[in-house]
Amino acid sequence: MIHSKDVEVHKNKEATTNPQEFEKDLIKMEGLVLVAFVSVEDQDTYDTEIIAKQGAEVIEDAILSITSFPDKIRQKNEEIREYNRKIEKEEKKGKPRKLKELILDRELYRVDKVLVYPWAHLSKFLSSDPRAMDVCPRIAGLLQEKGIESAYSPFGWYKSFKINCLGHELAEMYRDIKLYIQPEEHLESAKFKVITPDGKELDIKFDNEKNYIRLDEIKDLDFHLFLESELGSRRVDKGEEPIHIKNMKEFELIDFEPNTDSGNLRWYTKGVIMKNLIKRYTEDSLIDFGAILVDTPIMYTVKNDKLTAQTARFPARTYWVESGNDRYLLRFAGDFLQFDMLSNMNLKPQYFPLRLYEWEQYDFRREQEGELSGLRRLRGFVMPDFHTLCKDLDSAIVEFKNQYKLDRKLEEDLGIKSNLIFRTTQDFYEQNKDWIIELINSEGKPALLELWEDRYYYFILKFERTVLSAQDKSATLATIQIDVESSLEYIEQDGKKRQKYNIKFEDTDGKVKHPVILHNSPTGGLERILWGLIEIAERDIDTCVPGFKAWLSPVQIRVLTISEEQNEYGNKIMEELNQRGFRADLDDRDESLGKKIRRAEVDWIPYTIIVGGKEEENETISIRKRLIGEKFGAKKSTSKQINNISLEDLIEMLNEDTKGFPKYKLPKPFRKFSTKVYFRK
RNA sequence: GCCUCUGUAACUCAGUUCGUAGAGUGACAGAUUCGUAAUCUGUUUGCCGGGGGUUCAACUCCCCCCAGGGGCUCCA
Repeated sequence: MIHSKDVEVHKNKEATTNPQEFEKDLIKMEGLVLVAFVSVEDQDTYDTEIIAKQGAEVIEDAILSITSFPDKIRQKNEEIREYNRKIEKEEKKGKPRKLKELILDRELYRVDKVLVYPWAHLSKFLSSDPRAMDVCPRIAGLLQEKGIESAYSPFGWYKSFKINCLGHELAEMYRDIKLYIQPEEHLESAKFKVITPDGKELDIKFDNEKNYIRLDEIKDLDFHLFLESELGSRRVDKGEEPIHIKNMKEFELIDFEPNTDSGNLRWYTKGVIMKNLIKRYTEDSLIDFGAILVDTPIMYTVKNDKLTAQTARFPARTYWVESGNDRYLLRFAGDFLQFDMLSNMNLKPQYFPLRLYEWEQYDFRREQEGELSGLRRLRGFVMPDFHTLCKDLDSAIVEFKNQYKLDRKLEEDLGIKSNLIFRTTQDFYEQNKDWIIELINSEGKPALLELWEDRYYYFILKFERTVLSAQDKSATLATIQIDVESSLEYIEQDGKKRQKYNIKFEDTDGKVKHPVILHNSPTGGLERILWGLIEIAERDIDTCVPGFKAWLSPVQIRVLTISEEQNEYGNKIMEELNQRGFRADLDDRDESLGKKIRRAEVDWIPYTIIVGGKEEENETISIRKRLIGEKFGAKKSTSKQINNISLEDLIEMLNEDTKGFPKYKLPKPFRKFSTKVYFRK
């Protein structure tokens, strides 16, 4: 945008085969004119009405910035005077700041008129759609409606023009406007209840400051803390760093990466081991459950209207990639390409329920800076994503119940303890409360229920499993949604048809139907699983032994020698364990046993093997089995001692402990302390 | 995006009212050859996040930037 004194545009000759009809040969505007040069990009022609509205709003904002600028400077100067006064009185150190001055007379910070001028050269990603030429007239029209005198210059012509840039602080401005399809607004009319395991509904009430008032019927403090976190009750700001950040660094699992955008992390070897174990385990479980597997690209075009209808809902949170003369967006979920793929398939009735699984490495969401937090909220993350096409709502409910059990099993196996939330409409709850209560009952603890008057989202039911952190912060891991919208050809929104994916099949009765889709992130985001595991362990650190389950621990067994004389024997045992598919390392440092044991403790090693002279002589080992998740013993002991057993006995114990879970090798440099690679130390 | 706190040795952190830095851990060396949560002694290490400014003098005061945390908002 250029703020100009007077503007003149002469129409010369057609520049395109079908230029915009425009009778006048000369546009002459006198006074203080804001000239907005406009490029219409690839995605914008999805809906020229929306993009024109956004454009007009941005121009209005610009006008406001210009007109309010002298006032802003005046305010700023008051602050500076105050600051300087403090320095004079020696209340503050430093040197006085200079007052700001307006470049031009304040009368000139005014916009009388607007000229909207199509200017292709602002973008590499121009729209080739003929509708692009509607945008400038629409913007001018919208501004005119708001009482701002506006004109537009014709599209598709060679033109000569004269502008006279005023040259003040805001005389030149640039704005990038991304198409934004706003979700329909809805009133905050949700009601919250707690459902007890025996099916009693307790209404949640709030005080004047919107804080949740604790229910007398609930005795469990952790459940209150969960409700307080979920319901946004104001808590005392502890201002503490989340505990898992220390762990993720000290264990050398994951770390911040300063050489990229915030929220995109670096994984170290042990973190990669855990990542791959969780990946393999989830994948195995999903295959057993009946899923098929796909992998879809992480970036895609914005020129597909069907995708744009969904992706343009979060333009501010999208990463853009440019390549050649095109731009692409980095996916923030896998749904789009999966659904597009499903819409192109010849779906047959016998396929249902059709279960499709993708390990999304990575998804990208450009969250606002203040929202990022350790492993809990990231900009680049890994998410297992599972979608199921069901013939109809009834079969979707049957499938939901099965997947509910699946998710619960996965969490148990990982070692996650969670709280439950069901979010749905009042009607849906009334018609389905029996089985929902049955599920809550099977957990033996209460659940939070949110009820809406109408359905505002694509799902009619959203189920979440949330974890409470050491600092009483609740976050969702697994979630299942019943989506009754995405498979349709289109929906009505604000009186407009909005495209959906049009996923359909011809049923045995000959009718074309759209399936109901379950969205399920069976474990939740991978980083968040690690967040949960560490936070859960740290939450109970005063009463319970912290640790990861044996199958998931980066190092499952540590061999300790009492003196260097046993290093050879210890090494043999360590090698044997690795060959048998377990992750074992050897602490062969010349240190006291006490020190080695302490190290194994702080490393949360599930099995610590001790070999001394006695063991070597008898060809046996002694074991400290860490009682992960159990209450501390006497004198805060963390383990159970098993003396003088054979290596085969240990392997049997390990097989029992990790039965049904995937195996993953420990890279060789990590197997001996004397040659161990550290990333941070 | 807004508000706010933090950044000091490889790691964790201390550093008063400006006067060019200290502890523990680690690493290294020596002693010890050890039986279930830290053996003893010694040595080692610094662009005090980066840039600019104020000052005779800046880790310390001011401004900008970078990175991390917390809060608001947000959470497909």
